[in-house]
Amino acid sequence: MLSHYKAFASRRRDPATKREAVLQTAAHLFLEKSYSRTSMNDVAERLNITKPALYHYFRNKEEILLECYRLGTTLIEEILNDIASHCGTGLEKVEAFVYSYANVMTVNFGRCVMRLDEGDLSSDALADLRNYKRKIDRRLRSFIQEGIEDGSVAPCDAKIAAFCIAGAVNWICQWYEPEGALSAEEIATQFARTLTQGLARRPRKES
Amino acid sequence: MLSHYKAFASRRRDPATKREAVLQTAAHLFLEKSYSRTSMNDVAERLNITKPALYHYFRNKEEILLECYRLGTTLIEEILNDIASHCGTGLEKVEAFVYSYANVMTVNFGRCVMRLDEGDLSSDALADLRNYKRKIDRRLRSFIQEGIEDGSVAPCDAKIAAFCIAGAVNWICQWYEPEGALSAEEIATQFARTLTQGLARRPRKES
Amino acid sequence: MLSHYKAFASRRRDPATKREAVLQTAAHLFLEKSYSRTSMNDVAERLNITKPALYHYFRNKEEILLECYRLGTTLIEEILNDIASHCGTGLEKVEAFVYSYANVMTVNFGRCVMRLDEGDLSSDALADLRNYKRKIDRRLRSFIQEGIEDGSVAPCDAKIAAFCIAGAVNWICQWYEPEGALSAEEIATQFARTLTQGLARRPRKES
Amino acid sequence: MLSHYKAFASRRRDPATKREAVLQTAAHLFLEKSYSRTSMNDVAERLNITKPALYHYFRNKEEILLECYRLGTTLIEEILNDIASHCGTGLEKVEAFVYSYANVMTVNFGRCVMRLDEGDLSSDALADLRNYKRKIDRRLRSFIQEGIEDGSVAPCDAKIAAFCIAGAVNWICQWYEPEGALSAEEIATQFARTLTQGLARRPRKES
DNA sequence: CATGAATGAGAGTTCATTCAT
DNA sequence: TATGAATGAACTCTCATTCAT
Repeated sequence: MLSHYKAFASRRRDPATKREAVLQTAAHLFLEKSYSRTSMNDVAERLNITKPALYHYFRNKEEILLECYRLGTTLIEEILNDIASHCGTGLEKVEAFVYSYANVMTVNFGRCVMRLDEGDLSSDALADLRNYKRKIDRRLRSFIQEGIEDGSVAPCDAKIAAFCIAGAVNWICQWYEPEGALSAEEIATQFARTLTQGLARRPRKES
Repeated sequence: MLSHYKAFASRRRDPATKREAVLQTAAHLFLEKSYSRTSMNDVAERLNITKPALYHYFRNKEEILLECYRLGTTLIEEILNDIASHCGTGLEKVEAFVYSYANVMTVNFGRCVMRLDEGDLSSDALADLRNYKRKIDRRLRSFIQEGIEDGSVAPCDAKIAAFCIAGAVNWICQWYEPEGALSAEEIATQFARTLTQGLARRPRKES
Repeated sequence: MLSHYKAFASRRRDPATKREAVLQTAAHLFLEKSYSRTSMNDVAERLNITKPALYHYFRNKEEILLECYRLGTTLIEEILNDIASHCGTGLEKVEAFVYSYANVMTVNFGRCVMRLDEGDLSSDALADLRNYKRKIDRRLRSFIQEGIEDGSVAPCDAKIAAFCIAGAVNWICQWYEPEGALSAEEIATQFARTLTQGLARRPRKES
Repeated sequence: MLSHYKAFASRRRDPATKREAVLQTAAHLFLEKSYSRTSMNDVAERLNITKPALYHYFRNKEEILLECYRLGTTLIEEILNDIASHCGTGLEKVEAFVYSYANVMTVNFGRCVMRLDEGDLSSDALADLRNYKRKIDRRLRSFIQEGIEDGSVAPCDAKIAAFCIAGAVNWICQWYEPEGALSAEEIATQFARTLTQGLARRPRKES
């Protein structure tokens, strides 16, 4: 990761940029060492600022965490909206979903959503997040259902299929490494193909 | 969860039982609130004993964590050995693997292995765990490869396929709830079928 | 040091012997690691008994410490009484004192008196010990004074001389090692000679 | 002792002054109650600050201890270097050494070096300290040897003589009290004279 | 605005001591 | 009698947060 401390190099820099720099750094550290093992000091040190300076941009540590979640869920939201407005078969929507969602799982804010410990959230925030995750699941399930109905997807239990697909993609955030053997693009492409194949209606013999 | 505090009802109870009660309780709390947010006091309180009493059974907090991991990995180890000695096609091995492994992912100690934060481990223990996870992946990949060779599995990239399947199953430990709508048995059965179907060689109709 | 755990080998052993074994072991550990860093567990472990067993022989940890001091001071007391009943010049008494006292400083209980931290004592015990040390000093000073009066010791400030001699001998307990290059006997002999020489009236050549 | 808490009267006082105040207070308490019985709280209380504030100036308790040792050994080092560059007979060097060294033994940091429990040091620091003490001993011994060779010191076993002298002076740190009957200056002067006299070559009769 | 200094609360751990058997 | 188990109090150290400048 490139350090974001340059955002603090000058006093005249845009505060929004600084806020963003804090978030980028925090997200990186949260993923590296977990939220609770990341101290405000760790964040400040990486940015070459002092600890209390962080409190100019965020009320407290949890607000930073919540903001990371918010940025991540926004990314996902965009995907879902994009795909919903797609034309195409259910199977095509599933493929588009897997492709985009896998990509999000390789971006820090996206990874935060699925990787950080829910236990560190307040009960309100936790409820929101749970709703969010349910929403994603329902959407994926509806794509599959659509596919079954339009014949692009082989008949199956949509709920279980959605769990399988979502799990496979979510898990990416646990093993993906920016410098690893597989690039984000490759992962997304391959996962989209592989998971879609498993779902697709089997070719019937043409007479 | 059933409380395990009864193990400590009498001073003369079997120490092994008490040790196990500590582990069960700890695993439960670690999954509920994460390792670092679980204090020794939390564990002790659930068991209706005092904090220092825990130190009769474990040298320190990390030893409890390591033991949870050990019990979990032992469960997985058994599966892998069982299946390796199986006869059957590669596809059948994959199915057996998914079935058993999914079951483990619904047991607290098994969930710990894939759900707890690696960052809380000492570097030695971390290296061990990483090796362990790699081993599981290699094994699954070899089953798939076997299947491709014996014709039970449709040709594909075994590495990506293994990532998909392992991810889908690992993710179970993130959403499974003992009191939830799906029982462990159902999950295991359905996942085994669904994930295997996606892999299976498609029956071509020969005219 | 030979372990004293054999005193506990049989249940039928003399309780007084066991008590003594505890004291020997404790004194050894107190000198090795200091009183506060020696836990009751450490003592018990060396003796191959359990911690609470110690409480059959001593009310608490401090009682063990006090007993070590008591045994040590008794050793010194005997010396002082022996020498007081000596005949001989003051210088001879000083020599005898240094010789015997140096020997005591190589015995564990004796070392305890001068080496262990007074700060670990209750104020009562501390007062006693301080009195004791003053008594030793007064006695040595009186030997020197006697020597000055009977002409065996060169005129000097008896108080300062006593501080020098006592300091030199007391310090032995800080560096003496049973397995070291100098034996207790050698140390005692050499210190007695050296310190006495420094004190002795210089032979004037009478014309 | 004068309290050093005034150094913490204002937040903006010189940090170096505060650090020094901590050390002075700590050294005082270590000598009074021993290192292990002195809690960080004790130190903080004397300075009218809270426990965690200490961690602004020192990484941990041991660092405070090590710094006390370092300041003490620095004092001694200076003496040794001064004397080495002296001219004069061996006996004069011994006298200068005793005088200066006795003075150091009445200063808190100097007392720490010879009075605090070595067992509280890490093995590295312990090795350093042991080397240090050996160095002092060797130096004193070489002064005596020099004296024997230049005729200012009566022939004797330099090793034993050094043990006697060093012991006498080291022991000062055990009984010296700032408010006591003997001032540091007096002690140093008298010890220097007394210990030197005992060593000096005896005056031969002048014809 | 920004920051060094300070704090209160709480973590893990140890230990002398006592209870219950 | 003797012991494994348990405890309460203390310790070092950490950290999110807030003053005071």
